[in-house]
Amino acid sequence: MPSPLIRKLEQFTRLSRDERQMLEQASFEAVRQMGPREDVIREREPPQALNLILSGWACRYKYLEDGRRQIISFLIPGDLCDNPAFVLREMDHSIGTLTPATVAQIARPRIEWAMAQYPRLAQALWWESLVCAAVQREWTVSLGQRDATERLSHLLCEIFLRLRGVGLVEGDACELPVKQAELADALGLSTVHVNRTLQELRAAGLIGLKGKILTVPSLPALMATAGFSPHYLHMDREGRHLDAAE
Amino acid sequence: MPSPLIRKLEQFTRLSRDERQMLEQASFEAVRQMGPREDVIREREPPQALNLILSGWACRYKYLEDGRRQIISFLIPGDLCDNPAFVLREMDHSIGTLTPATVAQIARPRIEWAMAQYPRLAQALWWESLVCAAVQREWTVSLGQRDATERLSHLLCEIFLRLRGVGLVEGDACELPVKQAELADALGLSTVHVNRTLQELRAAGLIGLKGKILTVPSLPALMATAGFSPHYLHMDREGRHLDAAE
DNA sequence: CGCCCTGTTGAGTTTTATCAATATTGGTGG
DNA sequence: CCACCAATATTGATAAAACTCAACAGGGCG
Repeated sequence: MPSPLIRKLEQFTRLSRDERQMLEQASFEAVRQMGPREDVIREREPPQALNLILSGWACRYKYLEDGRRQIISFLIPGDLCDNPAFVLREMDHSIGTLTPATVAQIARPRIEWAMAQYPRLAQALWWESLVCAAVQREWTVSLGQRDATERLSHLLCEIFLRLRGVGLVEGDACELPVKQAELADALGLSTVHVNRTLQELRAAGLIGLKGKILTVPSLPALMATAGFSPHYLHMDREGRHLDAAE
Repeated sequence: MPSPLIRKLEQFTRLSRDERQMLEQASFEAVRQMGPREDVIREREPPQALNLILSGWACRYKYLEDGRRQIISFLIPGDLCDNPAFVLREMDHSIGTLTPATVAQIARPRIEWAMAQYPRLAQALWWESLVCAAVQREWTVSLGQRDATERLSHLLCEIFLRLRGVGLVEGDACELPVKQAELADALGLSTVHVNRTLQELRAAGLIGLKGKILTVPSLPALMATAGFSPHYLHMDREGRHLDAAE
């Protein structure tokens, strides 16, 4: 199976064989096998290589002095961890795994070379960082305006679509290997409240959640209760005018 | 006085005379004078040129179906509006002025040319978009974890520092030409609660607010109550190794 | 078998929102 | 310069959403 990064970038534009091959190769050179709850990189450290999630889940997060934690975003296969890497000298947040994960480290010069060599690829990577920013803005909207039910269902819609984008949805089901406490830290809610809100969504038949498997019988219905509008994900091949011929 | 964009970028790296001149010129070619509460660009529109705030305040925002509004970020002089411009085909949020403002429109080819011509400038612009993303992450933390008092004082710290970065702070005072309702939309609080929280900060001697002038008698004190740590703003010249010689 | 981690439930509390009324302010025209 | 108006800020009272605390259940694993 292809690197999930390729699947992801091809939501923007079709890559050439060379570009795909280049990414494949980069994804296999320096792979870290990580356990759950390990840090990929920590706040205040200088970013070294570019980290790419190949399998498993991770998250960006930040602790406050007194131990409160906010999960800033979820990282799933195909996601790049530290686009800041090239310009900023130190991380302003940490990245940690949530599950066992395999993480590829792509050396800096390699990326620089690839971006110079393949302009289409450079555009695609730029797209990915802009989408990442768009997702962050949407989280701002959720945390600022949406109530617990909307917030949770909105997050589930987003996750479902993002997983589908890299081929990790089967039928109406996907993995959701995340504890309620972690959802709570992402949503700015207490675990108790997340628990009750999940039950509410289940009772309404909007989701199923058994083991670590999330099922969404009707995505439109879930999107409706979330007030979810997918266009911030920019998944509709906005770079199709750049498509490779092959 | 120099374009605020130059001041801003020089928090990252010192630009050459050519680069500065280029930016100055670009800032003066197509200038829009806008009134308060006008849209610079609207959600779902294709971004055309790159908009740069020369004076006045604006914000990114998004409405939900039922009229709730979240202000996603504040834009002050020196801020670029639509870094997405180059790659994304449509805006996923709107940008509107809060006060009368002058906005420069920089044509796309011009930017592309400048970034190819001046690598240092390209790095600086990249830095600015990464800082923008870092600020968005910090808003996520605020909205998710901080209570009303922390949230408000954190925002005021951020605004104060950003304004200082472009030379818009005099002594311990700066302009804050923003209505309480707008603060509320940014902080995810009701206007009533913003009002009471402001009073609390005033009563504690942490801020003064008269007319549209904010005074911060002791920035460290305000930062302490906010739990504010400035390093996410990356203002400490992280690109100094790129400094122009002149 | 027992333990720890995660999820679930109930009760009471806190924060923040809502509603409605009143005060203040800045701007405008006379 | 004053009177008036609309927009903004302030206040009080009540309600809702979400939190905290504490206890208990279930499941996986040594």
